[in-house]
Amino acid sequence: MTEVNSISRKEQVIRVAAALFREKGYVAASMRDLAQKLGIEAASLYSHIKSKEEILHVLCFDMAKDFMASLDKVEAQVNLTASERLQQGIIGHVEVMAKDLTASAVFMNEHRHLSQPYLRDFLLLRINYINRFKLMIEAGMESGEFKKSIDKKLAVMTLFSSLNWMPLWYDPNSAIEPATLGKQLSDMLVNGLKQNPS
Amino acid sequence: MTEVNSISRKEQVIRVAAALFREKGYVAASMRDLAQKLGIEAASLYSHIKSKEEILHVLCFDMAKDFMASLDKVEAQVNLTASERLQQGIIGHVEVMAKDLTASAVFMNEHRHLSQPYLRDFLLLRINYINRFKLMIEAGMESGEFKKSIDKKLAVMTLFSSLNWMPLWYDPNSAIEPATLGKQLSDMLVNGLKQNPS
DNA sequence: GTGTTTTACTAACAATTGTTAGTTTGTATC
DNA sequence: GATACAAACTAACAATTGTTAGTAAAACAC
Repeated sequence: MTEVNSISRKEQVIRVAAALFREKGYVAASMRDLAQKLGIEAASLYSHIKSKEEILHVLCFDMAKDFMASLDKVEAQVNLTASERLQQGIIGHVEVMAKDLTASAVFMNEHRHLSQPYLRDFLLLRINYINRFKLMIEAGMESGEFKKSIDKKLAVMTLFSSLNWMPLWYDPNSAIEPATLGKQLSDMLVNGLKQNPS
Repeated sequence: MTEVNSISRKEQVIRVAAALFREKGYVAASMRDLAQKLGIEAASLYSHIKSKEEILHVLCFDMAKDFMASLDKVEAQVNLTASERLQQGIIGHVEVMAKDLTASAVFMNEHRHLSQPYLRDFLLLRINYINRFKLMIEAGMESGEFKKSIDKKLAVMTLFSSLNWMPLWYDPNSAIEPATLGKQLSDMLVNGLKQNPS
């Protein structure tokens, strides 16, 4: 019964590490801390992982893969308005995050402690992801659906900031579904706080 | 000529430390790194500061004080609509950040490495600050200026997230004034991306 | 039952961490 | 010239860091 209906020990290590990295930060979290949480000795960790950084690497790049896959799906859809496309993108992003809030927090805050060349690879992926959202916004501006008066960089960074802080305040036990939250978020960014003239 | 038209050595140390903390993170930045950037030995730092944490403390609480003072000014104004009040709050926040982007980044990302009881004090200040923005939004909802359909917590956290990521992408050398950026930001959050029906 | 893999252990390593003690040097003040 | 202070130094400390080597016990496959 190895790796069938139970997760491997390595995955266990990585999950516990994610929680620890989120709580203390990658650098402040020591391998002895991690071992203690698992009830083993620090040296025993190396039966499962190659290094501390491997854990961070797995966490960051697994999340990145999920984000990319989510955006692929949205882009594959046809006949969507810019608002709809943006909304789908946002919902997808929120859903990926909600699936693992702990890993999301690590992905967001600790990726910078990756060493080269992994850090470079990671940042390239991230720029690509942001750019694809930027294209959605630009498309909406071209079609006249969105205002052209708003700075594109500002718009996309505001969007991205809102999305990425979610792990810090979203309560996974709350009644609200990720998809609903995503809808509300996109509504707020697209339509704004102000009451529309009826 | 001590502390008249030149900043004290202690302030120099703190400024260089801020840049280092921002770049590497508080924990990963060593006192030997810091000393090297200043061209002195690590032990010499302690002629100016009591501890590594004192630097973090000064950085975080000086920023906090500025944010609070900015919000005090906004609240002292009378006869403002909710949109105007919110806009003033946002502009103030952006201006405080823009005045020292480095310290802002440390304030935002590294405050969690404060030890108790300072961490508790810091978080209380922060909750208070967020709550005051929340009150502005609620006032707008009560008066019918803002939609009531939007979740208050979502609204205020989205706002706060957008604001706090600014140090990561704002270019201090750009032509755009902090006050202008604040206006654009508040416009985007209040009125949204969508073209208003004309 | 034998062989193999997984999982853990003890012991230790070299390097790095923040910090202290005690001292010296330069500079301004009287 | 004596005094005081700021700012730096050398040397060293105890603790903690990630990691390796080598080994033992349990769980599995056949």
